[in-house]
Amino acid sequence: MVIADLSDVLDEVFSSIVRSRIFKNRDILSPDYIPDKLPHRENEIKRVGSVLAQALRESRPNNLFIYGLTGTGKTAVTLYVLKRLKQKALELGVSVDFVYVNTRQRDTPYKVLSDIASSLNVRVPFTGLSTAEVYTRIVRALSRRKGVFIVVLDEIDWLVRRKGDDILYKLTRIGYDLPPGSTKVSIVGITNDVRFVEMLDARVRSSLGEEEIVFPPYNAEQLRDILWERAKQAFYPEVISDDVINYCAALAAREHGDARRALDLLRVAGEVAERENSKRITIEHVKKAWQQIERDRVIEVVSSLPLHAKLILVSLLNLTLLQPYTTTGELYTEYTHYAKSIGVEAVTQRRVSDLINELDMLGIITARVVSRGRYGKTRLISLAANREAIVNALSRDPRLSMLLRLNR
DNA sequence: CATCCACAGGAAGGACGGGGGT
DNA sequence: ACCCCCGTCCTTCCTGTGGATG
Repeated sequence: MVIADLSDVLDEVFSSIVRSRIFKNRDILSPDYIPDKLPHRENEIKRVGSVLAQALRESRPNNLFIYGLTGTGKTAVTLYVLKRLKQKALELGVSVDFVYVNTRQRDTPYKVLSDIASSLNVRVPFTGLSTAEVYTRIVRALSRRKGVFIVVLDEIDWLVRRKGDDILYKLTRIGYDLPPGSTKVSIVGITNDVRFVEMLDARVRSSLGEEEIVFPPYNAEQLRDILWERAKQAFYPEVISDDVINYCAALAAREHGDARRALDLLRVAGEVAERENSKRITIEHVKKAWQQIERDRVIEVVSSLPLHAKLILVSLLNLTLLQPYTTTGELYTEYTHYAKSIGVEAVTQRRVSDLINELDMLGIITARVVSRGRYGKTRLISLAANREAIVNALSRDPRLSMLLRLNR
């Protein structure tokens, strides 16, 4: 009886996916899909291409530095050019290879180096070695090769902010450690922080910035083209409309022309429509998608926070019931309270200060430094994300469920 | 106009657990 | 078996600071 019911339910789910009236090919909208066409990035493709094309003559392309806000196609253009470059090199019988490392996910020198190593088929353990050892292994592998090796470091500002520019210095000078005639190494650095260069040592700055390309953000009209381009391939013809595309484009344009966000939005809207058994995507679906994306993001981020950051959130949740924002000192007192109440030692205010900054960068809270004159300098802290989503994520932590229940 | 509050945030380093090479 | 390295989370000590107040 029960079993029969369940299989009926599943059958329904399966068949509704199989005969999806929405998606022709969902992968087209996935975040790591590299399209064949990149509308409104022709200039950038040309410029990146002309820098890297040197590789085809077996000479070292200049190091390249790419700026542009998130979702302006920096990564897509770079990977697109490199893919084509590798193909062309193959035709010409030239050895050109590249690694792509996103230093936001791989955010330590060791991880970056180990990614580079494994792309050269050098096996390294995920911990245990010194970075110097991994580096020499990379050098050894490169000196056995020929041709050009291009290292792409995406969101490089993250790495530098957290760990400094030492590895960049090493990597930009790797040529000196290689015997003449072996592989030539170029670095492509990608960042969305315009002030990033200021963080760099002068030597690194000049060597990394041999070439610089700035990617301007897309405007709503360009976003519309991009969305249409992909939507045509991803959805069945009747599913989408101008209205929906325009709405997605407008929402994303509001977020400084972030094409990735726009495409995500469209994909999730499609999923929402599918789940609702709708024949077409409506603006309502897009609105729901927008909320869902934000909600999922918050839950994911908050769930993986360390205990003390979660305690800070619990404290903030409580304090902002009565007032829109609080201050560092107030929050710290409240936090100490909660920590004690679940029997853990409170961390220092200095540490809490860092945790507040981290939460701010994650977009969960807003912390703005203000001076209140005689009453000192502090940060005004308020919630930046959806309250329920935060509570939901926090309540998954068994250590905190007590506190949350008491609160509400 | 100097003062002084309530912190911000840099620098250095340490404990600890995960994992090496030899 | 021994000593090494790394990343994470945290502490201690510190210098710096915008602007209301006296």
